[in-house]
Amino acid sequence: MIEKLLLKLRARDAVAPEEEEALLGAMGEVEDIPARKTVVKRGETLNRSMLLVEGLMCRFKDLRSGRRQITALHVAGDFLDLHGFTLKHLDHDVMSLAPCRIALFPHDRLTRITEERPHLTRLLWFSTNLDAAIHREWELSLGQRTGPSKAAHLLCELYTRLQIVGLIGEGRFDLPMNQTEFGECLGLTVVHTNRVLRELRERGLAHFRNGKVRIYDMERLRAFAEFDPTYLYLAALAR
Amino acid sequence: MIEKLLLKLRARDAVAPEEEEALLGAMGEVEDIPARKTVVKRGETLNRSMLLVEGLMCRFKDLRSGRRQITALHVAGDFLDLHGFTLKHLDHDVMSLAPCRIALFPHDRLTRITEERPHLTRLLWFSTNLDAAIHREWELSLGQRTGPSKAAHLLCELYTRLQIVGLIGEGRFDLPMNQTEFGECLGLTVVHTNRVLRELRERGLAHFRNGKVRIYDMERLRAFAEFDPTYLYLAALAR
DNA sequence: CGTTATATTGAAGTGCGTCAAAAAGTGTGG
DNA sequence: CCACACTTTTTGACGCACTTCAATATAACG
Repeated sequence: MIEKLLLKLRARDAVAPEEEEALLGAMGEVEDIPARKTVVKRGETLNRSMLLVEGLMCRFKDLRSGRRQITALHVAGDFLDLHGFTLKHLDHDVMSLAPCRIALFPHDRLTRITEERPHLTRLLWFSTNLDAAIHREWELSLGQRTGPSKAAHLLCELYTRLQIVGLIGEGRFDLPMNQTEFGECLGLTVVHTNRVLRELRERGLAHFRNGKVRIYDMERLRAFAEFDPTYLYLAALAR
Repeated sequence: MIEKLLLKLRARDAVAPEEEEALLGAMGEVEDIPARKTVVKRGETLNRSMLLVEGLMCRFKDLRSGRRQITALHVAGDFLDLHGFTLKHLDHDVMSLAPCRIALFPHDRLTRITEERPHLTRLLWFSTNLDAAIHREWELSLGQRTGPSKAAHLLCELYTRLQIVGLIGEGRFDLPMNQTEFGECLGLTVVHTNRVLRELRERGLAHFRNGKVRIYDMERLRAFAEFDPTYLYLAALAR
């Protein structure tokens, strides 16, 4: 159940067998969630955090105009709201994009980890700091990159993150969301997102449609996106 | 030296006297930094984190085109790179905007805190999670708000954050940066930033020039910006 | 095989960028 | 106290990336 979490953590630091045990011991119920279901609403009091075991989830904030910004995407092995452990409630919603499986980690058990396992605590803390690093890269994309470059960059990021947890095959991966949602990650409307994706396709870089991504030329895609995976803090920079 | 940090933390949770002592005990050297000096470069190995005691600092990332995104602003009482404690190096630069005073916290002393003081550890963890919450709000601004709305929102945020540490007087505060830098927070060029600020002025909302902000009408400014301070996680929602 | 979600295209409008220059403010040295 | 250099703010003209509105095509699904 926590294999992908361990793959993710071990791509950054050593996890001792007894820490692995402690994580397993902190895990509670497992739930299956249908696609497009909100699992946490902003402001609601939290007493557990969720690990995404399988599927794709997002976090988002919206304006009264109806415009919505997806602030984070989460793949298998990611905690969805570990930050909720110290924040106690969230400033955003958390929603599934595809059918998902999640595992719950009661906060009292996480508190015990902070009391008994300083190194594991720092690992979990690291994990929320990694989320923040990704937020910063998205700020850079949202504020400064052009449409095509943002889109290419996001595809590179997802490729790298999915590769760590073994979900990439032959330059392809599943991205079970539609172009509206993809655009909501990039701060673009669907119409423009569609045009931007067409450009990536016509340039022979990548293809995204119907929840499937096909990378045509990773080297050129990375160059085009100015993608530097340093911000993903991979200890052994696996490409 | 850590008074403003304590004001900031106590606006969110109780800090016991012995925790205050522990923080003081973890503090090392104090340094004065001139304006516009880079204090951490991306990638450099860190063995201490910095608390901003006085002044204004920013973190930023840039593209080869020269376009730069400021991903965070920091006021007195903020840690600048507490996330560097678990990340070991940063994905961005940290730079002073005005002359600043900083206090260094060696990482080995922070490690001891994680070994001996779980509640204080969670408070420090919270503090990095608060930074991430602000990143998310900036993602929303960068991706979805219009120029004038972004600018108004940032002024509201800074007003609130500065108020917590006692740096607001009579609807005015110092913001020692120029319009180029203000624009780099918003993903706008100087030229457009200037026009956006003119609009806020002409609407009778706020004025920013030469490092000084004057709020003309806070109620209307907040409404205009759709500013909801929930994301700043103030326990007792002080306005 | 119809129904609904998703992707795609066209045309027109606009917010913001770019380029260029002027105006205003700030600091320094004589 | 003024002259000069530099930084910061402001304005104008023009172009383009992205939005909006509207419609059509294509795929997914019971």
